[in-house]
Amino acid sequence: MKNILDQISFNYPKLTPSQKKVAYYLHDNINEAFLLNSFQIAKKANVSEATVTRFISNLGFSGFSEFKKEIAQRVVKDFSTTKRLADSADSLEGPGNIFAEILNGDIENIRALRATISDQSFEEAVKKLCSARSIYVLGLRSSYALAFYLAFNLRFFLKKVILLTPGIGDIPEQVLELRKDDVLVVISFRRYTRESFDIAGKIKKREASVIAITNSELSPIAKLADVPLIASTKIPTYIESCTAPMSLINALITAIALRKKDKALSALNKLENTFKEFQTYIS
Amino acid sequence: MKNILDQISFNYPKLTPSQKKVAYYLHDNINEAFLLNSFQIAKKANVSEATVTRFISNLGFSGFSEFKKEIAQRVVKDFSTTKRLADSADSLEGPGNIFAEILNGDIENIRALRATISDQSFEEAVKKLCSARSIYVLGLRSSYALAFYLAFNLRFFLKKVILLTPGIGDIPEQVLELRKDDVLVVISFRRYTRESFDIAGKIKKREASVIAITNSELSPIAKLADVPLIASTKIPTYIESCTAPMSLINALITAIALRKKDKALSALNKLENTFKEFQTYIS
DNA sequence: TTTTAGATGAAATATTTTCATCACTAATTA
DNA sequence: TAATTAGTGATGAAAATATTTCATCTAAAA
Repeated sequence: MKNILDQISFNYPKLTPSQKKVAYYLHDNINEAFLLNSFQIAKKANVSEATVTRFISNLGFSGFSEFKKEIAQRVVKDFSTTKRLADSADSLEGPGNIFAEILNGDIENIRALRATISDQSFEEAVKKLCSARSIYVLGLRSSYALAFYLAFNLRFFLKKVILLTPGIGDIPEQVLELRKDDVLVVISFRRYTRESFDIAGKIKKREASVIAITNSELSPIAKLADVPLIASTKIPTYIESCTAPMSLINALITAIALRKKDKALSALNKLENTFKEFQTYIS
Repeated sequence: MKNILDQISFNYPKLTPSQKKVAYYLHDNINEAFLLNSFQIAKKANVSEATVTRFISNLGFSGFSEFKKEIAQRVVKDFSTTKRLADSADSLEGPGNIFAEILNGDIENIRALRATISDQSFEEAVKKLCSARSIYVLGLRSSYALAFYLAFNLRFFLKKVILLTPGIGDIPEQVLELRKDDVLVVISFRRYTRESFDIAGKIKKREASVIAITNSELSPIAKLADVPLIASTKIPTYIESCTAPMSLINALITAIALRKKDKALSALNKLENTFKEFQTYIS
């Protein structure tokens, strides 16, 4: 029996009168009850504490704590998964299906972006990037993938985009010419790499703007940035996922592309010819 | 100060190192934490119980119970509003808000993965990767970001993962040793690069398996692959987005990580020590 | 009417959780 | 280098909470 409410309904006939009161209260008020202790539930149901405990063991739980954990889980799950997901997916995609779980986690994280990033800070980041003299993009280890993606795509629309590449000369060497008017985009997630932080700190001193894409307001990088953009990378019980930051980066690229449409178009045409010449793509 | 998260952020600089750990954990995991007691939170944040309670009184609460009541309230309130919003959100955020539109587009694309990729083919891809002698990962241009991400993360769990890198010697040179028992993961999206296709084709002839991550069953790469994994990159009216493939790749990595848990763990521990030695991360 | 089985709540007991204290360690200052 | 201070975890007392016991009550059966 996976659903507590069903479990309560199912056992209802077998219960004693007082326990029925408890069942009744819990069934109708589970969203309130999951925060209460046995005494408080007893009061609400107008019975003694003992009755509540007995009711719970009658239901087959080992104790109140186990029961509480169960209903808390249920309530939280019900709250946090949106109706649509719950209705369509829940029954089909039970836990254990990693594929589905990761996808759902990623979706939740992307959805959460709307809450953690205000339209203002998004707009500010776009503005800063569009008006920068040069743009430096920094991401190390796992984040290098995102940094590459951002730099690669921005290059079509903005003049000077420099991807800082670990291993190809010292990074300090690569930022030699960076100064005011320039923007550094630094991408760094939990287990913040020291190097990213150090570099960003040094660049900050040159009065360049720093846009940080990171996973928490509390991350050292966020504190240091002019425009911190927070994107969660957490998927319950599993490893971290860069999907939400990827979505954010896509939004940035798109916004910039639209703003620079005219300039971009001619550049793209030129590019297109080059592609043809070199047969880069399959027609 | 009415919002607990703000309250935590606000006090953050004044906190001691261990208390920062607690602040950090709570800030990012508040809707997991509101069900835990001080001991459990301590464990999650890797500090002692005492530190947790001290943190809470530093925040101005009279005690843990008061704090817990407060966050429970906050979380419940938050949950019930997001639940309500979630149902209407999609329609509310009309056109014109690029940020919202891209996010919604990405969400739709991820959701669509469930339809375009069957559990069977996902499973097959995981199996092939787990049992491969060596794994070669190929992605050019924009897709290089995804290829890098996949290779970087797989390296923790699988023996021989080789990221084919354009520019560092000819790619044909890099695949010199590739033969049967090996797997090539090729990532390529619309405007399929000729080079990816050519390389995949040649490798196919050596009887190695080819797993393709691409955006259409009709793409030349998909036709050629043993296991085609289709992830849409299309967002209406805008440019392409690699978010859905990213989510797919995450799911692959997670599934493999879980399967290789034991082997991975010892490798990760070794890695951890190296990180400490080189102070790769900020503690 | 008496007997008896089962249900109940008050109180006793057991368990869990919080919180204050102490002793140790690391950092800071003299 | 020694002395002082701040931060930390371990410990156990205190408080909160859950569970059991037991005397009482109720209602159905003898």
